[in-house]
Amino acid sequence: MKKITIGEAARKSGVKVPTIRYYEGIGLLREPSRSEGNQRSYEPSDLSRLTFIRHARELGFEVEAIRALLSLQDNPLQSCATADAIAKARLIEVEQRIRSLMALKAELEMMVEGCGHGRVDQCRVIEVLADHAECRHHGH
Amino acid sequence: MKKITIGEAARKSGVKVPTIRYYEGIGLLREPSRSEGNQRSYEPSDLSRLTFIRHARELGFEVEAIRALLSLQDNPLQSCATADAIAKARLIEVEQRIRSLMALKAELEMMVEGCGHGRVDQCRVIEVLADHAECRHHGH
DNA sequence: CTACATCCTCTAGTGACTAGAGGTGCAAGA
DNA sequence: TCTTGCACCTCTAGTCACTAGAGGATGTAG
Repeated sequence: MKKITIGEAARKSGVKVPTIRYYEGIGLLREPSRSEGNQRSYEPSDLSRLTFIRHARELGFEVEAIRALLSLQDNPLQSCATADAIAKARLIEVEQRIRSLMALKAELEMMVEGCGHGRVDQCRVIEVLADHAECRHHGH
Repeated sequence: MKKITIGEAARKSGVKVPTIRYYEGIGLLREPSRSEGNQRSYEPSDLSRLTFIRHARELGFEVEAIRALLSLQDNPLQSCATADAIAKARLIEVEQRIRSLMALKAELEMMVEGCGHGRVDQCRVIEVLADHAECRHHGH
């Protein structure tokens, strides 16, 4: 039960100090107890919650999704169907994003390949941007 | 040389009306002439500039990059090395983003597969988020 | 002439932080 | 004991690229 400062919590969780305070402000993290000098003092359980949040953010979950996942974690006896649904929705988003980025990559590659490093009026980069009809990928 | 209203410009370019005004505000688009009743009145050249901007935004270029690309388009005799560099930088960004999304997708798939739809305390989704060591993909 | 869509300006809100100002707490070295 | 200096505190405002809404003016079809 040894308490740690916000700076130490930041170092151990990988979440920056102002971000920790921000998470407290929006209610993702409980208000920690304070030292005599009014400084935040965290417990190990806060640390694992912060790590949970950081990991979920890295996976691209929005704060509201994380709020839902955390409330599930806080009530471990209920069904995990909600957690599953949140993760599945995120998976679909990621798959769509990958598809559109692949199309985009192809288009950018064409632009870059077509550029003969001459003058702008012969540049394929500018040309493709100016006239969408030049673009072979119409997925966007 | 027939003038069009902002609504028509929005319909033809695919850029929403408030967004057109926003682009004018940040200087991506010149201030158009006005009707007697103070309404914006656009020319075909504004329309192609808007299309250029929309296409570049769809390709994920930031406004500052678009500003640079537009200034190149306005001076077609200069070298297109800058345009090439901007497009290449964007291509590298996109490739990185795709790589990290692929890792993420794999991790989400594992989470979803591992979920036996039981109770939260046996749920792999929650477990993986809580303990990063559970995660087989450490690229993030 | 009257609806009604479209236009105008302006301010404020979005998400998820980040930066900075202006001040206090705390631990270590001289 | 003093002081240096880092870490901490609160609060406000800024980021990006828009989007929403208030409150009012203009333009057009019937």
